[in-house]
Amino acid sequence: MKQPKVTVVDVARAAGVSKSTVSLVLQGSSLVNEATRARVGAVIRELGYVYNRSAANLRQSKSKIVGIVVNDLTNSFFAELAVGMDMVVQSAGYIQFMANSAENADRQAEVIASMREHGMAGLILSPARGTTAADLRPLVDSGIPVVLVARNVPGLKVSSVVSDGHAGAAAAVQHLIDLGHRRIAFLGGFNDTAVFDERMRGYRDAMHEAGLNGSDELVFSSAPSRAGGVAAVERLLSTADRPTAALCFNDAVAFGACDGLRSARIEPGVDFGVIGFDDVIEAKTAVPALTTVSVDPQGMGRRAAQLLLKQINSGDFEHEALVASVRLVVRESCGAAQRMKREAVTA
Amino acid sequence: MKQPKVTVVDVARAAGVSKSTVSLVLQGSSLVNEATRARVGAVIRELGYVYNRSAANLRQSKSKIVGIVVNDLTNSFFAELAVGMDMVVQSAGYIQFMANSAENADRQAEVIASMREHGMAGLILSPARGTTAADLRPLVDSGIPVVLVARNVPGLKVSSVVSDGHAGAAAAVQHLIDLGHRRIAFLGGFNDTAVFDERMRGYRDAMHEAGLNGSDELVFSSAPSRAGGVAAVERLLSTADRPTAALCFNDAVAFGACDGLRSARIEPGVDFGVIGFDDVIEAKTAVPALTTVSVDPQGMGRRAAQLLLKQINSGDFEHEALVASVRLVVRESCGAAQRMKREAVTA
DNA sequence: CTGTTAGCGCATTCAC
DNA sequence: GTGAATGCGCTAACAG
Repeated sequence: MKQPKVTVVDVARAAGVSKSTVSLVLQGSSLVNEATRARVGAVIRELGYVYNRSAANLRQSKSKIVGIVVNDLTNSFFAELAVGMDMVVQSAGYIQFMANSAENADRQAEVIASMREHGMAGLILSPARGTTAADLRPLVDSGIPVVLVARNVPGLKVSSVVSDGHAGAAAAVQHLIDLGHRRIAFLGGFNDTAVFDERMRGYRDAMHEAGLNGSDELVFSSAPSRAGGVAAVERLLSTADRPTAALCFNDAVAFGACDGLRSARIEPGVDFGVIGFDDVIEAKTAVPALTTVSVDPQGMGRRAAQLLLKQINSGDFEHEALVASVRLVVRESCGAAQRMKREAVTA
Repeated sequence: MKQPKVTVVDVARAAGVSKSTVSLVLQGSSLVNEATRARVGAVIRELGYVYNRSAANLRQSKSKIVGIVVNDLTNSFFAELAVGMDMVVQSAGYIQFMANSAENADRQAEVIASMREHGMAGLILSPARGTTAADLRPLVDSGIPVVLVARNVPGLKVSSVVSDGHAGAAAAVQHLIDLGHRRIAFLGGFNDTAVFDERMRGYRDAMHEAGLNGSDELVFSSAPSRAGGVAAVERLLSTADRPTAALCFNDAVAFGACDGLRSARIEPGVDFGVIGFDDVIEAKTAVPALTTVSVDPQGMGRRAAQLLLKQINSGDFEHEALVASVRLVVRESCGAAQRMKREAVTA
């Protein structure tokens, strides 16, 4: 079963030419006679020759391999991101080492090191929580292009593609104001990340601009999870001057908030405005309960990959910071529960 | 910025030893003096030397690279699968080329070819729809171990890990029977796939065993999508002797069925039993509306990866067909809508 | 247009 | 214990 691997020499001998001629046809060079080209091609197919790209890479000391490391592939947002990258990487004739860091910075460091040893030409990284500039410094200093996506690493001068949290938060707040809300809270997330800061500033700025109060008493931080959302909304509900709407750090928090509201017999979207950033849960999972601030993750992935390939091919290391625009997705709200509520009221 | 790449020779020279000595310390050989080992280690760190694994692989004509090709990474099921594989591959000191075929057999062929040229040691494939045995034959004939996962390719003798659709369908039917249903339909899916056949047979066998009718009039096939589910359930509702429950080909169909039922003022899970296979939509997306037949996708991925690594390391090509067991997940059904309905009734 | 020669970075004999 | 030589499969100069 195990075929003795056939090399260029074998092909050359079988075709009655020399190695370099074979090499030339392999590269589609026009410096070779049409007849010989055809003969060599035939022999290649016949012998089942497979090109050894590692050897070629070694010789040329360059590769068409890129690394893609994602913090959490089980999160649909990042999976979509990866798929976007995959598309452009593949179309460009590159191939990717792809790995999941599972939010573990140590693991992330390991796979990046491994990819480097394998000769990757560039890296797209959606960094695990806790990634520091120092972690990446040796890599970027070695001259390998790196593009950060979705999250930034403070203090590291490399290109990045992130979504516009500030504008998104501001748009969300404006939407709630347009709906008539005046007392609007910010729910969930920890204030130790750049992402949180940015969204928070968007919230504050929009509140301020509308002449509304956006002070700390309206900020209920928590774990950026469903459970965190429940906890945060419970604290919110127990305050004196209760808000009538909330912008949630992400959709997981928003779902938690909805859970908490329902437990308190408050119907989210009807009795209380809820908007979440669309980070965690796939749009297509059809939970039409929420208005969300969304970015196109595949598009973001594609842009990141294009940026990396550009840098690889140009050897140019200008740091571009791309900002992916976001949009407010107002869904037919709350589905069955809300319909039934309305019917009950009108009946 | 671009460091002139440092090789073993540079290290050797700087440390005042020869290449082979450096090579030995890199492999952790005990044949080398403790003092020299330390000195070499220091120089390596100092010079920022990175091991060139491609060159080593070329020399030894073997690699610790595996290929992972998945039909649809945007589908959480397959993303989880990939994450499971990633875990064991990484832990074993391997690294993976990972690509998304997007259900496109041509693209799949391309990436597999590319991975082969890059010298992968084995392949885990969740095949795109329409993959034929002929597509994979050259690869398996070349002696590279291949493990199929989630879907099988008829006529190809390689190892595989698939979930137990027959047992799952039977368990689902039994559950519905226990709930008191007697007229149970099978909804969605096209009968041109092995997966459909298997689930269908599980359904039929269980119905038969219970002395119930499982004939063709109870089978409403459709696209395995949410829209397909709506269409199928509408046909179901227009039949004379209307079923009281349905087993759906997958969860997308099941959600569609729920949509259709609600449009007809029938509350799924309350007035009509619905069970779906858990193929498409992530459990954690928190749509607690359905009872589903589920498999642990990460576990499946891990087993597939373990199987592949075993074959790579043993050179053993016995074809193992692993069947991942499934379980019935009965969720607190239908959430808010259902609660409100109950309250309305009791009020 | 085609053949010859010489490495890419490393691991593996074999002498020393 | 360590060093010199050889080749993995391929490409890049040159010759012819």
